[in-house]
Amino acid sequence: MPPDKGRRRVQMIDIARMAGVSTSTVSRALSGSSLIPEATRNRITELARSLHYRVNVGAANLRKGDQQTIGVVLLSDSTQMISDPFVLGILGSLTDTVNDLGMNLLLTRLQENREDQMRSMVESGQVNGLVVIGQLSLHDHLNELAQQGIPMAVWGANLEGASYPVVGGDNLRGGYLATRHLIEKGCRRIAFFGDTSHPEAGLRFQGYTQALQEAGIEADPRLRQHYLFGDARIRETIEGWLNQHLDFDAIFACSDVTAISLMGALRERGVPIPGQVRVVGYDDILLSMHVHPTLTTVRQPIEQAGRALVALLFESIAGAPRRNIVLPTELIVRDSSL
Amino acid sequence: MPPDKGRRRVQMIDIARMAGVSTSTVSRALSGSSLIPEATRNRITELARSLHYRVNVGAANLRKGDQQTIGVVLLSDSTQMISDPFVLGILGSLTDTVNDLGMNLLLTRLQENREDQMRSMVESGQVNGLVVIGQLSLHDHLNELAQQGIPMAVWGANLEGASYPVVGGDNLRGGYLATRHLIEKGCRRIAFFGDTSHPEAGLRFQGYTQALQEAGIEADPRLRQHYLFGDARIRETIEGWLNQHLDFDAIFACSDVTAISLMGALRERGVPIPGQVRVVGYDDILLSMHVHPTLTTVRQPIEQAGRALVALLFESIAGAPRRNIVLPTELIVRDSSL
DNA sequence: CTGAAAGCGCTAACAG
DNA sequence: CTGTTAGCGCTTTCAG
Repeated sequence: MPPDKGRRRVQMIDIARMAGVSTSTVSRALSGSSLIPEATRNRITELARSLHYRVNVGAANLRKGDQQTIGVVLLSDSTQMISDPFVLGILGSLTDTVNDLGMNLLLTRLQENREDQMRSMVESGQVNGLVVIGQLSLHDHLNELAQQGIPMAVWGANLEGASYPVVGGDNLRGGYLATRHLIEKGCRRIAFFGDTSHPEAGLRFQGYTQALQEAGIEADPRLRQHYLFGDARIRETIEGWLNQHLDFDAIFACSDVTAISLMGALRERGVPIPGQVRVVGYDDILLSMHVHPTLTTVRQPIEQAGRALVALLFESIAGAPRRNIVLPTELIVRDSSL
Repeated sequence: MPPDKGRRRVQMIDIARMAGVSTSTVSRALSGSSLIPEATRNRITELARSLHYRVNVGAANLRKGDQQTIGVVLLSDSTQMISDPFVLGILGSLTDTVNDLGMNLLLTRLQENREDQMRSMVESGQVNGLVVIGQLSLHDHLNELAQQGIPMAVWGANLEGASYPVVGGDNLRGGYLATRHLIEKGCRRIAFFGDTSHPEAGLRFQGYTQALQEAGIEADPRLRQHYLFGDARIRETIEGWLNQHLDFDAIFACSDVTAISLMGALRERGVPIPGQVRVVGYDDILLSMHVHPTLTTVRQPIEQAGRALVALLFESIAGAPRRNIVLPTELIVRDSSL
């Protein structure tokens, strides 16, 4: 497709000619160089504005040898839509951070079997570095990239032996706080719901285990549901547990969505919450404070995620030693665990 | 910051020298030109791969006079985080579409009072055109941009007199379907909850009104809540209505989040759903099928949004006459309106 | 089939 | 303070 219907876009040389100066002067004037006297500078700026002229960033960047762009890679689960309510929050916070720095943000979703596209974005000079959201099963690949000097920062769990910088919530502590809270409320048989194949949920499970141990409570492996599931599966599980008289007095779920579904299933069975079963979720999605009963949950400060990721990415670009940032985690107590 | 620690990045000339050919040949080989015999082509491709060489896209694009990039502008509500569960879905679908076309996606969030940044992205040659998500109060500004030939496509409501191409769900029909469904269930006093200052919600309200009229039901203006609000406000409103004996037998809410909050408030007051009050939401968020009772709602096919937006943007770039795309809307009947 | 040469639009020494 | 000059890394005529 032809870029335009014939009419050439106005460029620096045009401004230069109209102003009766060289392009160097225009370039300097438009970038606010103090070499150019203010009068000339204003005249040129005004002229450019009146013609809707903007410096061609592509050309400028090529000349400057830096695209001033960071790449954001979304690692969504298979062909599924991204369900994590955080992703959008992080993306927003990233966008703002990057824009505030006067840089650009190139968004990509990692395609199946196209892992080389991450490296490619950097090696083709398209971006200065990568922010990767989610780790999924790519831990090893990310490690490899980092070791080869691809600048990056990853949102996810602090896995042992990672050689890439990670920003994430304190999942271990989150799981611990939630569970300890339930214990303090007198619960002894606390169920766990979460997909522990997901690194972040794995850490939350560790926190759960730790809190139980600390309280001298023996964990009942039958009260664990480690895999992802739909609504039907949740009901089955709950009914199964109730029918087996595997009585439980609390549930810690790794996401608010799961927790809310569970509350629905329990209510359907006539189980009072928090009367008979207390529930704690994770994420603090908007709805948590709106459902009935309002949901106790663990909250992570995503507003800080963008800044933290960009900070680590810059350190990575600068070749500074790798480090992680753990964002503090907070227990929000509401009615479901009163 | 220095781009790299001294070591120059491998570039085309290096490959050329090592292969004993000119850069022209390398360029042609790497782009798969049939001018180069397959043997040479493979040799060069292999060499490039072994050195992790990638064509510098910035340079290539400058030469080709086209950045092959589309800009996506998020119009979030004030400083608030984007709450619309759709935004992420649309973004995902856009990313995939754009990537499939071998193009790039530059993400921006519109900053307050920086409306010129949209025009800027195009005039600076950074992007071929814009996809704008949300209209908010920028209808007039968008009109102006479109009239000045800035190529774009907008996700939002089909407003009268728009001179920019729009993709959106059929909000009028959505509101109509939801309301008619409630009427068919025997409801006569149907309340409406939604922020009608938002163009899309405005159309849903029109659909609501239309369905009522068609059924010969007189709308009670007291059963309308036109503005955004938090949880507290929802309870107050509901309690106010109940206390005033403004009895109502159904609620149509412009979002599932609102609908679910409402169900919580009603349950707290001991109002059985759908026994005494039927509820219909909008959006079909993941949780809708998981809450209790499961929520009847209106669904829009966001998976198609990306393709549609990109299609219209390309037409806009090509200078084709403006047109809109209305994505079909579907009523998902669940327990809350049985 | 291949290379030399000319630039894409801009910036930054360098020399006035 | 300002212009001249030389590229940034690539693609593509054009002439072999």
